[in-house]
Amino acid sequence: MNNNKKKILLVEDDPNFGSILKEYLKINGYHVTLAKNGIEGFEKFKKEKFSLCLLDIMMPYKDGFTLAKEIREIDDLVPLIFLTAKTLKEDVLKGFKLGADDYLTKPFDSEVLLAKIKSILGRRMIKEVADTVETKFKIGNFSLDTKLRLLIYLDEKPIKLSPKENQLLRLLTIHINDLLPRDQALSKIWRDDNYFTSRSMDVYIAKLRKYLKKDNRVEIINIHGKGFRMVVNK
Amino acid sequence: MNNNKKKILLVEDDPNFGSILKEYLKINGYHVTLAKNGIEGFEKFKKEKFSLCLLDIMMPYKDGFTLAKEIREIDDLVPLIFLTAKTLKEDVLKGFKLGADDYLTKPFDSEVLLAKIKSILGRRMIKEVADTVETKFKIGNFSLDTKLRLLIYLDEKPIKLSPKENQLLRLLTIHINDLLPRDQALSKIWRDDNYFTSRSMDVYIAKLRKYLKKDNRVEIINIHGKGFRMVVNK
DNA sequence: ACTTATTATAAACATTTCATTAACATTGTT
DNA sequence: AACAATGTTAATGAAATGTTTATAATAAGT
Repeated sequence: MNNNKKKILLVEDDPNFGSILKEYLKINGYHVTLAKNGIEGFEKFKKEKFSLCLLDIMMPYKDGFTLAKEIREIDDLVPLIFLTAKTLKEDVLKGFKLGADDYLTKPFDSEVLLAKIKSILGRRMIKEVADTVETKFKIGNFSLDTKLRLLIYLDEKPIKLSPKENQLLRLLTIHINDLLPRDQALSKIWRDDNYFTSRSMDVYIAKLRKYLKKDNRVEIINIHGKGFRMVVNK
Repeated sequence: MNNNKKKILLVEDDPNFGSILKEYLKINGYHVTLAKNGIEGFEKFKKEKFSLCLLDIMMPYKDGFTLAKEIREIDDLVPLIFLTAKTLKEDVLKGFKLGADDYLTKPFDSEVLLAKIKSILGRRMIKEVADTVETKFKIGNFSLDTKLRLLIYLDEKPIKLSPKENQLLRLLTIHINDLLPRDQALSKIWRDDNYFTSRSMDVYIAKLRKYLKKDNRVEIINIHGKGFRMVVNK
């Protein structure tokens, strides 16, 4: 319980604006880590667990969108807020597709930002506690490490999972023996829900089934029209 | 728990506005189906159960009012919110007459819309929860899991039920030892009531009887001209 | 910046599931 | 008996899913 304080990752390339925003958030009770570009931001994200990320979009080396995508590959829940000078509609939509929780155009009212942060963190609280801490799972004789994206059968050579394989298997695992609704997986992993993404998901189910064949107690069962269910038989 | 994500039907002919609103609602935790006119909207409404409908008023082929009237003919409870550029008092009144829960003029603040949706759905929540929460039933030596669509006899291999089998068996179970009127089942499951759907229901009764043979205490009895009654003897 | 490796999507075709309809048999009602 | 309602099985077509392969997009290495 040492870290009751919410940790925020702030990625902002303008040092003046960055440090002033950091101070402001600190005064308001948050612990803030400041990164000055996308690369540094991603390094820090991998090392530490954050409750929320504030991402500037236009940055050198790695922009906010790219960073957001990388973050989403290993964490599909952490709230993201984009900070930007642009207000182009396509950018807003792009942000939403990457799972943005909000979108603020600079200059913005600091109190508005604070209110949004509060509401987002409040909303996510319960889920977060139950959902995110774990990165290692058991599935029959397999063990899954979602942080390293490795699926290991007993002491064999680990199977490297692609980001999407990793996320889908993680969701199936969280819902073990229970239904994982198709639309829920699509909106969490693909952030979209159409014919093609749906077929894409089927392709990934096929891939996972191939990996999981090694333990014949483990199967992924389809519930026609609803979704999938991973079971571990006795 | 995971399947009670609220489903919203959004009927809006402007593709730009439609998709941006859809994305916005999606990131706020709703499942959104977008229809681009009244005709398509009604088709989708008939196929799926929605928690709320957002209807644009001015649309080609079939306007929002007409659509609302058709929706009200088959569902007099689902909340309706009209979206419109017009602010004519007579239109507002017309909307309320059709059972609108709210009325928003474009351009509107998306957060306002969200707040309204939340409050409306919150109001109706109790009913919905009562409707969706129970997924497990006992029928003699069978257990029925309506969420996974499984019918299990003792510890035998579960029988997979089709959606219609599942719904019909669920209704019979709710009315256990009591009459399930034919027309009630037809309107709830088939949303229609003609010669063919009625015969279709008979086909499903036959299928269920075959499954239920395993426990000879359980039978589905026809009450000529009225409906069916599932009984569990002694 | 260029090339290579990895990953995601799309296309294609096979298979399964499902609801409906048809067909014919049986039962109930009058 | 005559008719309507129900019982049952099978055939059909449409939709969803399973699976493999090809292509496009992206990341990683140099």
